Amino acid sequence: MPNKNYILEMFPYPSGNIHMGHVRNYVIGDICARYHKLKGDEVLHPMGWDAFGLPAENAAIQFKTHPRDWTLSNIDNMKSQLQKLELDLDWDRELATCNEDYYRYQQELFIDLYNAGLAYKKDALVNWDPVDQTVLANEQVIDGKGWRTGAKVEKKTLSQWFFKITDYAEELLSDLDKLKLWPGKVKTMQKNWIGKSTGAEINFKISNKNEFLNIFTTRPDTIYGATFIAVSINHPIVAKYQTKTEIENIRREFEKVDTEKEKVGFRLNIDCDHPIVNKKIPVYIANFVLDTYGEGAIFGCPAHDERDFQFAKKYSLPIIKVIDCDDNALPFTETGTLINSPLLNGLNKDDAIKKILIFLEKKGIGNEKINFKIRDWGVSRQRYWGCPIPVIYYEDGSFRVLDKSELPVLLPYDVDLMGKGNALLNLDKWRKIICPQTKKIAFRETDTLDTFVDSSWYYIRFLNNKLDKPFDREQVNKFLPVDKYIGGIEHAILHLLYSRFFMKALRDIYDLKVDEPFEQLFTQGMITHKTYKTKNNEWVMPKEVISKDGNLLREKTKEIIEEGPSEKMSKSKKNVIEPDEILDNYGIDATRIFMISDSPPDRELEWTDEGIQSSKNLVNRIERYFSQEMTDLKNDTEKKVEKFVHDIEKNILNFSLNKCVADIYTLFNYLEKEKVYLSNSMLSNKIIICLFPILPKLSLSLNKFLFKSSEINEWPSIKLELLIEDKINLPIQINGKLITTILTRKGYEEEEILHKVYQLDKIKLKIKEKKAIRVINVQDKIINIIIS
RNA sequence: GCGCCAGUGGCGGAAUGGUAGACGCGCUGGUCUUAGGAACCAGUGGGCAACCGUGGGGGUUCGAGUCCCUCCUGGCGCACCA
Repeated sequence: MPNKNYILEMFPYPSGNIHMGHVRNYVIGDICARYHKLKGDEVLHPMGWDAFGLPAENAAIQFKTHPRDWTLSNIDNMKSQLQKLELDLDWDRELATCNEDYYRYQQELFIDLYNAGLAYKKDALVNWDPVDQTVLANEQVIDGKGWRTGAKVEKKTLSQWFFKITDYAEELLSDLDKLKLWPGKVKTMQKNWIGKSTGAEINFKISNKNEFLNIFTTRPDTIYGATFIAVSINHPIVAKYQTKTEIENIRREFEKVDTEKEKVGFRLNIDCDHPIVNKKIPVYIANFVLDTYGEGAIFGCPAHDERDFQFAKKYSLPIIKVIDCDDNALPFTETGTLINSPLLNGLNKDDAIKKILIFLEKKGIGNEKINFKIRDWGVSRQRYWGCPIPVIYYEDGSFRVLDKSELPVLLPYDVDLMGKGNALLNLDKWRKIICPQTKKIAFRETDTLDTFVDSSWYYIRFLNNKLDKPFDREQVNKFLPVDKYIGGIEHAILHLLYSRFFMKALRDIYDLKVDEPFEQLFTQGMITHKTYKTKNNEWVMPKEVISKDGNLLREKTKEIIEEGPSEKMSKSKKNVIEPDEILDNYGIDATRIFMISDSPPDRELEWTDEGIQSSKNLVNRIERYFSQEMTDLKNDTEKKVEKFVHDIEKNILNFSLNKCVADIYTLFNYLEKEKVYLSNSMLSNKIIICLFPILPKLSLSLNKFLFKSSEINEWPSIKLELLIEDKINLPIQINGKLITTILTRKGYEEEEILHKVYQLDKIKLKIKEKKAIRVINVQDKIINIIIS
């Protein structure tokens, strides 16, 4: 039975054209896939389209086309561009997430998630992107801005659908350890995002009321130092004790200050009882308390927290030191011995936490708590071009999740996209229905699913894209996880975390045997190019720039051009190279070589004209080499070829593809220098097979020319015995410094070789009248003579 | 601020603790050519040399680009996470 090997590159959004970043991504995957096929593996290497999403709606408005037409024609175009690259893809497995035969099964999965309690609806304070007019998940907000639009995100309370990713927080975190073949960097980012911390929940009683205010803390040991409580402006308690107008006023005040620099607060007219000491402590609304973390409320211990200290200073609140330290060291945030804490005096942090937890639990006002930063995944989007959520609402406000038999809920084609907001909301003829079960008037859910839902399971659908259910259990167990998943690091959290959640959720719903979707993750580096600007700060395309008398000029206008640093290719900076033009000018093989040659695949690659040209030269050179008449072999020719096979294989497996290129140069440098021409020999056959994953077109044509065959044979096995060198250049050091080398056979006798070494002029000169006091012989590696 | 990664010729980059700079680009000189984004040959870390060289300083070791400590610089991530 052959090994299964699922090799997958992140599928593209059909924006209209393939760019160089895609080319690099897919060439890397293609080399792996071709290699593994030659090794006899059962290789899965599919491709599809992440086809829902906002750009289609924006384009619809801009170009007066329909999102569906725009998307499908982009797919057409990009597919033909990919085919021009002649990638070894299973096009039979192609899918596009915007097609009914994909999203209807996603609707089934939604129902499954709902029935499993993993999808729910609630009113929530959510992130609103005012430009795209839709809600965003927490993961899609970067520095308070929308990840696509860069617009400042607003907070809104809306009724929204959520996926309960928090149910899997612990497993998503602990399973990161199983992902041995993921970059550590990505794992760290996910770890930080999940944000597990262990501490305590403490219930503070509101003075003179039968109400409690819960806070989360990782430092319950400092409870005696608590001198105030602070809550977020969005905390429910605030709405209870302040009027709406007051809250809005406070919100405006908060917006005026930079929270990082200034802590401000407003006194809420309630106090809390300290849980241990008989005293009241004031409650504030503070700008620095996050509503999205813990309980949205904290106790302030100014002596031992930087922020609380600033706050206490500003509002003249007491500062009680409870950890032994110098008064000048306040706020002292490290650990130490507890003081001023009757129950805990003399204890260290860990013991104090243990003891206080027991105390709180006994009194029933607190307990140990593990808190996660990650929140549930908000999946509702107020947009047309996405997967409809299979839910209907009745006039009384209740809702019903549809049965699978009622699917699909098709996205209607005839919509008016020119209006503001979600086009589905205004489409009564689609929205309003008679519920087939209750015969009551009902309205369809008009929100669609976040497109990250689409990409959370597409790698499963590839296993059988024509099946009349989402997937087949046996196939999933057989072919998953994806063995090598290749894509950009920008999805470190978003797509990769959501997919991991989906895999686990589906595992539990369907009793699958797969815990993680992606066994190995490889993140390829981006492609950069020098940037060019006129004196008027106008960006200029590289191909418009010519060099003349040491100056750079814009060819048409003769304006002086300034060269800027190499940056990620982007349309806005015009430093873009079009794959189509490169393929036309240099061909597929040269393009592939350049994609892997100048730097390791996980690092940046700078596009240069010299780079692509020398790649082309290499392809021509190999072709020229094989057109020569056969000559006799040299002694070591077979050995060199074996080494080539061995090195190429090792370097493909490690993703050290830049070294594969070096291996090719090394081999042909040797062959040409020694004037050994192999023509249609067995050795040529081996070489051509090894070139095939990297240079498929050339290899096929050489194979046809030399061997009259259109089949590339299987990957050659290596004759290990040929790789062993029997003679070596043994380095000779004196006091650890290299003096000379001596050619000798392996397995030499130490005495015999030393005798020879001492005869060498260079060694004699160094030793002179001095004495060798020690000789270190690392057999077959090095000899180091220590002299006094 | 915290965390991670990296710093090697003019440039991109190679080096299980054992000959630093593989391989490529660029450059220099030459050959061939009507011509060349071609091809071929020779050279290319610095220094006249002894020698010196992997961001700086220290350490471990017979031996350090590689391991440890420390500082500097750059990149990335996180960032009031209580």
